[in-house]
Parts: sequence; C-alpha cells; structure tokens
Amino acid sequence: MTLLDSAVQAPRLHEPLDGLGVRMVFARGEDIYAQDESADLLYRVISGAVRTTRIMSDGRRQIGDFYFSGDMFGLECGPTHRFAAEALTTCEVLVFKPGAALPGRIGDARIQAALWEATTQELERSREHLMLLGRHTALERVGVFLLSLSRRMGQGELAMGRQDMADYLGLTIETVSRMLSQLQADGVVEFFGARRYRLLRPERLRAWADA
Amino acid sequence: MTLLDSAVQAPRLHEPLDGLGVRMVFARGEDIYAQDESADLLYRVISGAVRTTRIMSDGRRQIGDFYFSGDMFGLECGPTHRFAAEALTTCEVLVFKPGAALPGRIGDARIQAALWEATTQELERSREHLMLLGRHTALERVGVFLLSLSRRMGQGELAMGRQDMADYLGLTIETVSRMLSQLQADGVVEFFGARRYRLLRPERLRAWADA
DNA sequence: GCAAGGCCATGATCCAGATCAAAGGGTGCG
DNA sequence: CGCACCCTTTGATCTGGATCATGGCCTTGC
Repeated sequence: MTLLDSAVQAPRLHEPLDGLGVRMVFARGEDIYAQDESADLLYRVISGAVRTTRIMSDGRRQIGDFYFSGDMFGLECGPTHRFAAEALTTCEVLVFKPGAALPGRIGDARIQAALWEATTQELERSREHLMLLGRHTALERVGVFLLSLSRRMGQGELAMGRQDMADYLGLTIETVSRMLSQLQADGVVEFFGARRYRLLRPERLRAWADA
Repeated sequence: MTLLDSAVQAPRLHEPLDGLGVRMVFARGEDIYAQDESADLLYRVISGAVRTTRIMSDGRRQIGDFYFSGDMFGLECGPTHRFAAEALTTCEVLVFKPGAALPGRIGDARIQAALWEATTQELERSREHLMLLGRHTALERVGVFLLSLSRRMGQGELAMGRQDMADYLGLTIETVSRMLSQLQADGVVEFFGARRYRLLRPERLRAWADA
C-alpha cells in the first residue's frame, strides 16, 4: 500500500484527517473489508452509508453499527476485523493508515485527538446499542432506532431496508415491519412509502430511550 | 479533589498508571459513582470486582460490564456517567484524574497508550457483549458468558450472583438458573454449590462464541 | 405496457423464554 | 445448634416475538 503511505500530508486544523489517505468509491452492497481480514487501515465515510456485520456459521447475522458521512470505522483492538464492512449505499470512503498516529506513540496530536474522539463516540454508541438489545421491547427498539437515526442523519429517508434494521435490533423483519406499522398507527411516526418518514412525536421515543 | 492532583507522580515503565491517583476501598454493594454523576475521574480495579449498571425508570436493569483486577473503568464520551458503578465484592480501586493525559493533548505518552489500550479493549468487549445479546439463544448466552469469565478471571468462583448474570445477559434469573442446570446436565460445566464451577468442555462453548 | 423479481405488510400458528408459584439449600447470627 | 433470611432451583402456565404462509406494491428491464 505505498499509495497510502505516500498520500500522507500535513493535516488542516479543523479536519485533521482531511488530506490524509486515499478516496475510494464502493458500489451498493460491495464489501469494504471482510470479517477476519487483517485490520491495518482506518476508514472514514465521505458520503453514503456503511454497515458492519458479523455472520455466524449458521447464517444468523448481527449488524454492529451503521456509519454515515463524517463517521470513522474500521478500528479494532486486535489484528483482524471482527465484523465485515459493507457499502449500504453507493459511497465514498477515505482510507488511511493510522500507523504511528495511534495515541501513545509519537504523532500529530490533532490526529490522535480525532482518533480518540471517534473511538469514545463509538464506545458510547455501542453501549446505547447494548441497552437497546438487552432490556427493551420490540416496539421500543424500533422506535428508539428511528429516533437515533433521525438525530444522526436528519429525518427523511432510511438508508437501510427492513432486514438491516432487524439484524441491527436483534429482531425479525416481520416484527420490524409490524412495529413500524404500530408506531404509525399510534401517530408517533408517519411513513411515505417504505423508506421516507417523519417523526410526529419524538418525545414519546425519547422517553423510551433514556430511562 | 486536590488530594488527587497532588498525588500525581512519575509513572513506572511497565505499569504507567501505578503511582498515580488515590487508592480507595469500597464495601460490597457500595456505589463507586452514580448514573448521571459528572465524569471527570477514571478508575482502575486493584482487587475485587465492579459492575456498571443502568436502571430504567420502570426498574428494568442492564449491566454494562464487569471489571476485575487490572481493568480500567469510568471512561465516558460525554460529561456524565451513563452507567453507575458499584462494588460487586469488597474491592480496592485506584482513582485518578486523567486531565491533560487524554490522547491528543500534551501528556505522558505511556499514560496515553494505557488509556488507548483500555478503551479499545472496552470497545471490543462491548461489541462481543452486543453479539451475545443480539442473536444468541439463552443457552448460548449463559455458556459464552461462563467461557469469557473463565478467560478473564480464571475458573473457580463466580464473583456475581444469578441476578447480575441475568441483567448482563438480558435474561431472567430463572432462565439463567435453568440454562446453568442444562449446561451441567450436558456435561459442559460442573458446579460445586451455586458459585464454584469448572468448565469440562470449553470447546463446546467456544463454538458458540466465535461464529 | 407488461412481466418478473424483490421488498414489504399482514394474517395464522408456534415456541423460547417470561412470569407466576413454591420449594430447597446455604450462611450468618443469636 | 437452630432459626431466619436470602439466594437459587424447579415446576406450571403464559405471551411477545419468531416462524410459516400469502398477497400487495414498487421497481427494473425489455
């Protein structure tokens, strides 16, 4: 990957990672990296959306997280990726080699700060995801998911289909569909087609989310 | 907390955090910090065990993680703790102020590396926990939990009771008890009383854990 | 415009795990 | 030593969400 190494340049102040790495484009459904692949690169979504997935030998699938414009992904503790990353939509991704930039080594403090920020945010999201899966009903999971999506992307259009929501929330596609219908019947959300939506009573969802 | 600030000393090479901070002892069941308390301190278990919990307004409880000797906890993305921390057993904890030591600021590189290491490991564990809650059966959750516990603490004695396991795994105490009985009936694990145990067929559990 | 194939919604039935209920232990204390 | 409490186990029943089945809708391509 000499291309990547040679692409390292002096970063700008507000966006420490701009100017580093290589821009790549992935088509909808394409793999960005595979489960168990070695993990020496980092990624940042420029446009589009990405999902990370883990598949069990019997076909059960868990989505780790969704990533949107500005989000970093690909960070691992060990040497290999425990989840695969796939393009949810056509997307542009910035790929770079963290190398010596990891915290605790000699490197640009602003890059380290950006990595730290991305990692603690990912940890935070992971904990919220955990809460959702551990002690929430199907209706709560779907509702809180819509709320957090609308916070991250703004309302409008879902980037993922029902099956992806189901695999993120630990439910079946049928249950997700039923819960969305119920939320709509309850006047909490309004759908225009399968993917365009608008939250009508976000406060109801907020109550489920945070206690 | 001038006590803490004044306690900062030059760290040793292999254990960058030794010599920093203040040692505190907590009794079984005592709160180390509360949910929504401000999060400006970091903690490291010296001996004993700690759990982090989040309680919903209707009483549902989720355990975020368990921490044992050597583990760091208390790291947050935002300004307040989203989970409370409680002493699972009598325990000694090292408390310190990260302050400028956070990655991306001017500070000791070895401390930053230790924080980075602790954070990425926590993220990794959080993702494994997620997998367990999302797409695993009750039997698999309990089995994989025993396996990962035995990896972290060594086999022998469970630090937590059935209710804590249940709240970690998103199950009820009755289901945890039944699954433990079934694992024992299947010859996967052997129990001596409610807490002492020995894994007889860890490979069976490993198969559930990693695919 | 029409055929074909994916999604998505919804109805019917089933089942893993929750809930309700009641005994067992083990442990600490008087 | 024995009582009391708490934690755990086990049994019976219930139920939320899974599974099975079908039909509708929307897109895409010819």
